[in-house]
Amino acid sequence: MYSDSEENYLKAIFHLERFSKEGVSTNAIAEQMQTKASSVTDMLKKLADKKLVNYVKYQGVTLTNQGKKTAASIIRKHRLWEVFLVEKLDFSWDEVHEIAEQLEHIASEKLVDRLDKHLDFPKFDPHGDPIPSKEGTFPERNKVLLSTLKAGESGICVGVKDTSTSFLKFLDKNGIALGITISVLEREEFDGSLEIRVGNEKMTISQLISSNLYLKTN
Amino acid sequence: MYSDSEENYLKAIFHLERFSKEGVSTNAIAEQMQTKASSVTDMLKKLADKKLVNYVKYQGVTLTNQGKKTAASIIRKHRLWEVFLVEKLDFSWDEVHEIAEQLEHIASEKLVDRLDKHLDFPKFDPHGDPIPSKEGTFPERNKVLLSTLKAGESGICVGVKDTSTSFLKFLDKNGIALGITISVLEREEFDGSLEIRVGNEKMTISQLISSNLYLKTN
DNA sequence: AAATAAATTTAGACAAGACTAAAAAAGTAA
DNA sequence: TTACTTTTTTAGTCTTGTCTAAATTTATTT
Repeated sequence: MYSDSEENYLKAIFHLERFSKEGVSTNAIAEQMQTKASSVTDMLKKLADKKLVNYVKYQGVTLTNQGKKTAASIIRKHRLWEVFLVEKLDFSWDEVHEIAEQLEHIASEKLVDRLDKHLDFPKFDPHGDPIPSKEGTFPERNKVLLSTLKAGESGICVGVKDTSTSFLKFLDKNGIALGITISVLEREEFDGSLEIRVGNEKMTISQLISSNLYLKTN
Repeated sequence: MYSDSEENYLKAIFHLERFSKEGVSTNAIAEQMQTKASSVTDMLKKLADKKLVNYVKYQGVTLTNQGKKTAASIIRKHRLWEVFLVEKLDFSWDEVHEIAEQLEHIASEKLVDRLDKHLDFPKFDPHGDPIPSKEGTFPERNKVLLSTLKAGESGICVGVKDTSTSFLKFLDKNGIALGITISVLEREEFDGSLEIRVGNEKMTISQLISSNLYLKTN
């Protein structure tokens, strides 16, 4: 249907749209895709011809409904494959992204449906990110950043905001994973650092860490 | 490492090599790949530059050791994914080829290893074809002499016991080659001769013939 | 508002992989 | 051996997606 490259652009634009109220800029896409602005311009024209984006020269782009639907289906595939890799093949959550980047482009609706069923229709991926439905709607979850908790409160880790390898490796090294309970023991107001308990271990983390970890508080 | 297209050519050459004693012809590859001979020539030059094939103008090609190894690894991936699709996702054996054609190009050694383990190290794919090991060796097929088949049974020709020129010439003259399906229609117990069907042709062969032809049954 | 800076687009080039049409080599027949 | 046919290769073109360098538009300063 669409080329891998086109799909990657749609995905990038989809993610960037959530953080900018107006159209997504050429440079922002170029940075996200690790490519040059001129390449982005070329592709935007092609995507516009295919009615996947609304593109006005020098004004940035937005996805059309068709573009949104297509992007959601790619994200759906990506996240379902991530669940598969972690749940069935015992990968750790920091290893799966690169492989899922490839698997997300496999074209077969039936395959995705069967995979979904095989995984028992998961609603969230191993990073806690929502898996869109076939129709493109994203499930909601009341999650909260660890940095917003007060001393004495606790919650269960359900996701990360920063998905960089270095951050995920840090979490791994410190025993923080999906489903782990984290309690805030003390809060240092000066720099926003927190003393927390993860399982039986106590540790101190910076605000940068705590503001990138999502918890479900209940 | 190698492009999807390069991998597909290697795979095609690998399969064709098993049916032709000498180098594989440009036209044969073109037909197998559903492309034009001129495109094949272009690619053969590239593969030769990369030391994946031995290519001499107008003489056809053979795979180098590196080429064979690479082809085997692609076939390994293809067949492991076919097992996965049938065993885990409940696809039927005739639906899996097209999807496996895509999945075979996913690049991650770790993924293949984990998949292999997840499937409990299968040795044959859903079509009965052998799955090469990581090192590129193919498991032995349970082949059987044509002379041992009963009336009504059939199989695919996979080899010969007698390799004399006169025998091979006889087979050639009668349309019997590797990959050809042979069905036993009737068996004459008196002298062990068989009435068989080869393609659309019926013929009768002596026991000397049938006891020198290997078939893959299942 | 003019000048400068930043963002974006255009123009032209390149690599991969495919194609058509024409030339060259190999194979076959007379 | 010569003529004819088939196979293979070459030459030149096309598409997709990328790039650099230059031009243009928008944004920011003074």
